Amino acid sequence: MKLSDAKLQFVASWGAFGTHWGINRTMAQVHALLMVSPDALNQDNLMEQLNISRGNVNMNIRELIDWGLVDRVLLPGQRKEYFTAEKDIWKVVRLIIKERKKRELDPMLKLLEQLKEVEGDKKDRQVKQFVDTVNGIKHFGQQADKMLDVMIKADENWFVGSLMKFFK
Amino acid sequence: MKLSDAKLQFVASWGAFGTHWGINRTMAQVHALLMVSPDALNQDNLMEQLNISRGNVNMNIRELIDWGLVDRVLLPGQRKEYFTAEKDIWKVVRLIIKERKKRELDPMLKLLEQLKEVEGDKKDRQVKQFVDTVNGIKHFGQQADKMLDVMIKADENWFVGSLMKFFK
DNA sequence: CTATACTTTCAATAATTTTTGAAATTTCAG
DNA sequence: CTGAAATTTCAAAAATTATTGAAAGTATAG
Repeated sequence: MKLSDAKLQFVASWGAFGTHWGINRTMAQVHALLMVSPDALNQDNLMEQLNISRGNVNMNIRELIDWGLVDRVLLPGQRKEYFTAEKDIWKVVRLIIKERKKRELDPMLKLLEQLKEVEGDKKDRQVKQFVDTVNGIKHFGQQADKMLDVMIKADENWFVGSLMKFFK
Repeated sequence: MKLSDAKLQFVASWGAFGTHWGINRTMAQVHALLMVSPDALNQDNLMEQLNISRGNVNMNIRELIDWGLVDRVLLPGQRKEYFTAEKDIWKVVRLIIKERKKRELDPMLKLLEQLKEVEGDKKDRQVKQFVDTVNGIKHFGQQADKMLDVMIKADENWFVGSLMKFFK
């Protein structure tokens, strides 16, 4: 397979993959393209290679920068802005975990904390099932929260070494 | 907070949460409602409580059954079909991991396996970056794959006990 | 300065996804 | 069987989400 075709396939698949993870297809494609590009790219490069508009590139690049996945780079003697993506997959994963934990898990735990205070007779089947379900999810969420915190802080060697050995 | 309000909030939040995970909002809401209901519900119950059409209920219930998250229940002497959700959150998580691994991770690893066969001089910056990125992702993906397999097979005590102790 | 290259914004439009509801199909009690 | 009850299907409509592109804004070379 030729490099150009391989890139195309990679970008397309990463985009499709992204949609299953609450990430917009184009954002994932921009990210994919930058990950396999050794050199920084500018907005025009991205517009051309992905066939998308300037506004679209701009919006998605901004979002990727917010996530910490892409950096703005100023090349000396160049007026244009260039962009590079973090290439170390383990760092990428940690950035994503960190951001999603903040945006999704933390607010969910906060809500569950409130919901378990529901009024009513704990003997009532309805009340009991609600409280049990909420507590079960909260308990699991708190465990996951701790685990993710450790992962966010850990470096790759620790992860591949200790954790992966743990999982045989 | 009253039970009815708490349920409403839980269902709404679980629905919003679902959208970040590639799950359709209504499907997540149906699941949420069944998780906090001690008794099995029928299509009419769900239509009424979630204010959605019969077709919508039917479609989303079918999807939840596909995922293994909801079971059809036939109550004796009742013509209607009733539905219950798995209540054990750890089982729920394992079912979701299993299904998403099959639908997303496995196909992605298969693709990466092909893509690393890209032709071209490994000294070429472009080729090198592509191969390195693809291999990095593949390596990580394979580790994650193993880890998830262990989790899918593990029971709750193992998870909370060993793994969680591991993460302090 | 100021002309120009470049970036950002955002209302309008397009594309995609979800929902509806009525018709078709299936199921089963009598 | 028959007919009423229940479920399923799916084309059309609605809702949501993504994309465009031109105008406005910003920065810098000369």
